[in-house]
Parts: sequence; structure tokens; C-alpha cells
Amino acid sequence: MSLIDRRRARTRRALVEAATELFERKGYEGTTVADIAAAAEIGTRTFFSYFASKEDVLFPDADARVRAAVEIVKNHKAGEAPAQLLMRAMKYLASADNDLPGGFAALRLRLFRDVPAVRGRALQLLCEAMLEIAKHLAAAFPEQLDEASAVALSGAVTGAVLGALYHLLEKSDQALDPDPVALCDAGRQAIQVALAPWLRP
Amino acid sequence: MSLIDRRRARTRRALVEAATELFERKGYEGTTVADIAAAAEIGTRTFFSYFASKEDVLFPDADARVRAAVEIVKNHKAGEAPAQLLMRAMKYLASADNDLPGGFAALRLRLFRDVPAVRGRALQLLCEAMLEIAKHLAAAFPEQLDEASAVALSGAVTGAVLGALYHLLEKSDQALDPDPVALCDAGRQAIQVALAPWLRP
DNA sequence: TTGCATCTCTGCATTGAGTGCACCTATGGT
DNA sequence: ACCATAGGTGCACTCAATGCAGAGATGCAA
Repeated sequence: MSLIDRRRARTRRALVEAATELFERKGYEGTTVADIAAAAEIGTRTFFSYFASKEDVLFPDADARVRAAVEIVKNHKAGEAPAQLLMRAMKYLASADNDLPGGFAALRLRLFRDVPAVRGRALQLLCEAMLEIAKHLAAAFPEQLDEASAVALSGAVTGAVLGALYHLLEKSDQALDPDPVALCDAGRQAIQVALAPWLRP
Repeated sequence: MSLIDRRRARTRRALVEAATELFERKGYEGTTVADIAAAAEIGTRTFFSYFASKEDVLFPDADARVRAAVEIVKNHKAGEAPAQLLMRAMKYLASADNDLPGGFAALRLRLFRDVPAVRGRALQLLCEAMLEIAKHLAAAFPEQLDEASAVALSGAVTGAVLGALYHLLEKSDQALDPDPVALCDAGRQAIQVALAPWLRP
């Protein structure tokens, strides 16, 4: 089990790295799944036993991230307001880029901006994450929040962050060569800006 | 021009109606673009000169709706608060189901819930609408809102509505036969629920 | 009416994502 | 050593989507 699992994890990482390199070099549309599989030295068919779609290779950490954010909600400090807790979870959700190849987050942002398919998948995952967090948020504050309010609140916070992110991406549209570091920092900063109004009460 | 335009509009409507009927009867995945085109009596290739993708046939009114919402923002009454104006625009955006075959909105909601591709496209369009509205909102309140705040605010309102919608869809998940009318009414009601907190200040 | 230009419709070929199936191989347990 | 199971792989297939080029209709001018 352990041996086989480690092998699978290694192949998975190889796929992500190969995809990163290829997307960087030949663009998203210019790279086929067959290319990625070949670069990672597996059969084309096997790619789809690691990732359900071509887009998903850009979100290899989605599950882990959501689980970590949920943990933050579950282990909330007593007396912390829902909105503040939500902000901490969202902040983690948007900034935890561990275990990923260098420049991966920046590449992903650029592809989010430029490739409709990537944007669609990202928004879908974001919504799922939002719902999952909302569910646990409602459980964490049974007195203050019913489920409907929790989802609406999570949606509002998520939407605000997303709006700020879009705004930053639009601005950097003019820079033909988007600086990876600046783009990532801006993403994190967007959270601060968007959530500021929520921290007052 | 007028003659040719009317012909195109008629074909377009025929496509939407054919797609509605086929999706209803054979499901989304069970219907091919060729089926839709054949039912509307045009060549398969021609379908893509009317809609850029299979999903887009489910959002034939997207442009008009966004334009109408933008008009609402542009013609805002003096003294109306940004959040209230935004609510009016969102309300219109989510409830204007004119010129569509009966049951179309309910079908769309069901497919949004069940088909990932439809969900992805819908979220994408929603984001675009949100950005467009935000741009004009910032223009309408140059004193109170800079562009970043406008986008964050629009994102928050949009997210809240979306969250409420998701919650309602989840609840109706248990009902195996979702009542179209109830589903649509619930969608409109969701807006009221989600936006209630924004109306107090 | 005739001719010319433009635009739409259409079929054909092609690419590439994604799936179902069947076979093979290797790993792990007995 | 043997067997059962699970992952890897090739093959064939479906379907969305695009590029291209030809056919046909339409509008305009002479």
C-alpha cells in the first residue's frame, strides 16, 4: 500500500510539473493531454486516472486546501465572530501554495484570466469550497447562523474576494508580462481589501 | 437587412426551443449538438454560428439581461444608495425571464445543479455580468466608490445571491421531481433573503 | 434582366478531450 | 509458489469544436 501510494504520488507530481512546464512553454491550448502524459512518461489513457479533466491538473491541491480551511472553521477560538473566522479561512484558502512547483500559482492566475475553460473550472471549485465551508460555519455557530444565512454570508465574502481578484487581474492586463510575485502578493492583498468592511462589526 | 435579421432571430428561437425540448426529453448529455441542429432544421456546422458552444444555447438572453441591468444602474434615482441600486439590478438580472419558452428557466436551474459544464458556463457569465455592473456602478457613484470597492461590493452581493440559490437547490435536491414554478419563485425569494442585510444601512 | 459582390449555409475533414473495454502486469496476501 | 485484485495501457469510439472551401441566396448597380 505505502509503496504503491508513494509511486502514485510521485507520478501525480510528475504530471503537475510536466503540465506546468508545457503550459508555460507552449500555452494551455497548445498543449494536449497526450503531451503532458508523454512528458510524465505514462500512457495518455492513464492521465485520466489521476485527473478527471485537463483543467484539473491545475488544481491538484484543491481538496487538501478545502479540508484545511474546514479545519480552521472547526477549531475556531471561542468568541470569534463568524465573519472574522470566515476571513481567516478564506485567507488560508487563497494563500496556501505549499508543495507546488515555483511559479505555479502565478501560471494558474494567468490561465484563469486568459482561458475560459480554466476560469469555469476554477469558479466551480470555488463554489464547492464555499458551500463546504458554509456548512461547517453553520455547524460552528448554531445559535447565530442558520444554514441559509451561513451560505449567503460565505457567498458574500467569497464574492467580495473574487471581485477584488478580478479587479487586480484586469489592472495587470495592461502589463504584458505579468510579474508572478506581484500577482500573488496582489491576490493576497485583495483579501484584505475585500474583507475590510466585514471586520468592523 | 431587416428581413435577414428576422430570419436569423427565428432560427435562433427555433434552436432554443429544440434544445429545450430535447434536453427535457433525453437529458443534456444525451443530446448532441447535431440533434439540436437537426430538430431546428439547420446543418450541424451552422449551430456554431448562432451559439459559440453547446452550453450557450441555455443562456440566449444573457447579453440583453446584462444590458438591461446596466441601464438600471445608469438611470439610478438621485439619492439612492449603491447597495440598494445594486439590489434592484440584481433582482432584475435574476428574474427577467421574458421571451423564453415555458419551463425554460426551471430546466436551466436543474441543469445548473446537475451538469458541471452548465454550472461552469453559468458561473462564468455571472462573473462577467458582475464585472460589467460593477464598472457602471463605480461610474454612477464616483464620489462614494472607487473601482476596487465597486467590484468588491458587486462581488459580495452576487456571491450572497448565489449562495442563497445554491442552498435552495440543495434543499430541492431531495425532491426528485422539482416543481418548476416553486423553483423559480424560490430563486427570486433567495434574492430577498440574501440581500436583506444590505438594506439596513 | 444581367452581372457582380457579399454573406450565410453547409458538408467535409480534422483535432483533441474524454470514456468503455479488454488485456496485461505487478503487487500483496495466503 | 499461487491467486486475486488493482493499476497501467492500447484501442476504438463518441462528440464538441474549428478551419476550409464550395454552393446558394440576396442585394446593388448598370
